Amino acid sequence: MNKPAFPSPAVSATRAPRRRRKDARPSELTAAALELFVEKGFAATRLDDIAARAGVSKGTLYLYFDSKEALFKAVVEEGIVPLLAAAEQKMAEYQGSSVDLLRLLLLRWWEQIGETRLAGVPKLIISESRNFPEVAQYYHDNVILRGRAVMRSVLQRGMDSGEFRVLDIDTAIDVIFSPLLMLVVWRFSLYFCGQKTDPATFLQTHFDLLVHGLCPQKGKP
Amino acid sequence: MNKPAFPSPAVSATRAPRRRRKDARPSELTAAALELFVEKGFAATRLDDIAARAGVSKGTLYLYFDSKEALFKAVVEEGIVPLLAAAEQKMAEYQGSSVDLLRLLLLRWWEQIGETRLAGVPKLIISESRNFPEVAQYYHDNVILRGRAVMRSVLQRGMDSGEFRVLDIDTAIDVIFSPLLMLVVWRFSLYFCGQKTDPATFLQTHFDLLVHGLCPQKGKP
Amino acid sequence: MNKPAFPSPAVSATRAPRRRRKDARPSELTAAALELFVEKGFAATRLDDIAARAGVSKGTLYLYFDSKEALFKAVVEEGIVPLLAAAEQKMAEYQGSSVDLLRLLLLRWWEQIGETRLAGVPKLIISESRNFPEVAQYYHDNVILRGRAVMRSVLQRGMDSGEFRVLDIDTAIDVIFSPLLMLVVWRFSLYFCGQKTDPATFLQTHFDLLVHGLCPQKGKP
Amino acid sequence: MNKPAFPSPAVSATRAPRRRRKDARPSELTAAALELFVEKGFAATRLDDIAARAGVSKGTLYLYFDSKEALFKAVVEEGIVPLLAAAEQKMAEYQGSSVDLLRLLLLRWWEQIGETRLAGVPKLIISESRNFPEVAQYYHDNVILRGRAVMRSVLQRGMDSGEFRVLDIDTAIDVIFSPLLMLVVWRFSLYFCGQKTDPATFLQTHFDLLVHGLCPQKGKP
DNA sequence: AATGAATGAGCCTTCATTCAT
DNA sequence: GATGAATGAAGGCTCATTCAT
Repeated sequence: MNKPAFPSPAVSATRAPRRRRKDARPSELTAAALELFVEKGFAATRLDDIAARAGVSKGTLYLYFDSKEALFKAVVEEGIVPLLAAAEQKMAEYQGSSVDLLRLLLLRWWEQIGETRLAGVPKLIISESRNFPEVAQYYHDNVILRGRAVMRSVLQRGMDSGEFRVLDIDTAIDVIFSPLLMLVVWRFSLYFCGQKTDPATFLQTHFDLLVHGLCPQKGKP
Repeated sequence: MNKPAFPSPAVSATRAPRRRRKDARPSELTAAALELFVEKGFAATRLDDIAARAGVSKGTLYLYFDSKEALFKAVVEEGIVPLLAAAEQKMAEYQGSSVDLLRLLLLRWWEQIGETRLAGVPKLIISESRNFPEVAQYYHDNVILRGRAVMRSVLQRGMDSGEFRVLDIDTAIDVIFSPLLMLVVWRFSLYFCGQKTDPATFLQTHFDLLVHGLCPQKGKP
Repeated sequence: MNKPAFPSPAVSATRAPRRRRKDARPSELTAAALELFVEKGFAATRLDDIAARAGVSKGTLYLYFDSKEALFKAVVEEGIVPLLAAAEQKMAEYQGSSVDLLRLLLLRWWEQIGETRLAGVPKLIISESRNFPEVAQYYHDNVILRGRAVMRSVLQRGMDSGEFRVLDIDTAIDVIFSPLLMLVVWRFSLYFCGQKTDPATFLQTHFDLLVHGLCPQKGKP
Repeated sequence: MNKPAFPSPAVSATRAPRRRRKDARPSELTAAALELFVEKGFAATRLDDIAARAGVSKGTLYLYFDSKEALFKAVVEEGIVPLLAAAEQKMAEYQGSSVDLLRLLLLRWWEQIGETRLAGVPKLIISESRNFPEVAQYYHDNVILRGRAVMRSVLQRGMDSGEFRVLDIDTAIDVIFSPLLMLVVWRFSLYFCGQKTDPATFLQTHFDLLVHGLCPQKGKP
């Protein structure tokens, strides 16, 4: 795995000349905000810093968002939901084995969220949900519940077909997903203390344990 | 499991004015601080609130801690390390099977940390480590590394004896521990959105998957 | 002398909200700060009061000065040095008698500093130098040493020409200047207890004593 | 002049055993307070520091003084008045020349006040009088006016006898006294920037200028 | 649309003062 | 008398928000 550690489509802070696509502006702002919210937390992030990182002035933020809290909401609401739709689609069409489907699902999540800047959102929700119950509820209803539904389908499919042992599905979902979440949480917290787990190996070990744990007879089907 | 959801030996806010208890005070203050830091985050927690929850005035905090940051450090440095020593001891003396040892270890962690107020510390570290690199380093060196060492011994013991399949130990540690961490993180975040996983079932499912995943032939050795 | 007691070009407190005048602001702020620091002392002066006197809000101070201490430094560093350069110039070009030069020098100091708001600076230095060694050093090096040098030239000139008796020049400088300093110090302290010395008479008496004391034969050369 | 620079009957910070003369305590406290008020100013001096320097606890201060301001008043009201009475006495009895009497008077002031810890009081009055009009008034009425009266007598005596030229007495008093005041002010302010005037030489130069300035014919009568 | 000077509410921190021991 | 833990009002400083340009 010789790609750069964590690909971050970083916001270009090069202050472009005046003309700019109106529509692109807000997402540049939320992108900058996401990075800083994840890094410092909501309360400790100053709007000055967000503006600076996005290459605009502080006042400009208020042209697009009513308040700091509104910006926070926009950060969360943006970008993850579309990916879920794709996952739901993918899963519905899949023809192969459930084990492969599960593996594929988790890998996709890692590639499209865990590895990207979007991974900051779960970390943010974990850190700030108590301060923003409304946002937390939104995230829960629109991301978590739907994500769980996808997972549940896969697990149900595997159990129905006999590929998977029968377990309590709802807790199994969380157990299975936890390592992925911890991996992204890690990226934004103690990762910086020198404990740099290699994601590829981590995922491989997780799958290994998971497949042997789920499937009744042998590990590799 | 008919005990109260999450036992929290809440700080008695009975205001007994001007009592002299210089010894008890610091831990009462850190307990109140921990609760609020976990709930709101460091920056969003006001010292007034901490003082109020501990039943003292704001100025009193400064009799025991030099600053808000010093209080934060004290919160983290207090209370987890002793439990680690106990775990190390327990593990060294254990005579039974490695599977049982592993299960015991994780259960103990849940009972003594995950279920108690101390579980806030990992959540706090996750949320704030970037803002307090020094504290994060302390936690990493004194808690995480030692915790990993205990886990590593158990896994190594099981692999040496043939009870466990051979895996990359260092990533396995994290994979195995992740669900427990997520369970406590959950307690302090989206738990409040109505998604109330039952810890007992969760742990049982985790162990089930884990045992089948780790042990070569059959699930229950 | 029928001009108003002590002319103070007081800061116009007319609140013209949100005017943009980034250039004029700093000196308006230091002027207000000087007045209050001199009146109450550094520690007893509140930034609210300074802001109010300058007709701005408290936060505005921080757009121009990093801290209360930085404001203090700016107050001291501003305004006296330029006058010294003028004095040095004047003295170098002077053609008349040394007695007249000395009288001129002291009168100029009184008119350009002692009588104006700038006179607060020496009083401030006297009161606060122990708390701000760095500022005191700056003032010593850039104001006092240069001022002494000017005085020394004049005295040396007079002694060389035989107009003045020979005295220990370095102590003479201080002895001669002391009454002027006390006069300004007085203005900002016990002046308010009803002891209102008339500056003109005071200066005249000082010159009288000084001329008779310095010149060998008769008083008026 | 080989005595130590500035003799200060420093407060012994040796914490003596419990028993102590009741009466001595308050003057130890005011002595410690004077030192710190002079050094840092009233507002910037903490009662903790005063108590520490006096070797007592903070609460003890309130056994003797009602408030910080009361302590300040006590500091000023203590110790100078008795010396004035002595000066008045001395002057009334004096038989020699007025020049010698004047010189004696100023020297005594220097030895008994200027050189000692009491010299801090004038500096304190200069710095703080605006904040404590009541104390300033007290000082003005009980110290300054009486001091001026003594000076006035001496000058009047000399003018009456023809020893001194005729000048405006009230301004002459201030002019003549200014260098002494500046000398003590200096001791507590910029003295610490390395500009260490030698008091003996300073006084000698002052007397030299003064005698020549005051006396009609020749310098030394 | 974009800027950035200005605002003022709010929080951390200090310290004079009190009072139970 | 003496102590020092506790208090709470006050002040320095920050920063989200506004608005004239």
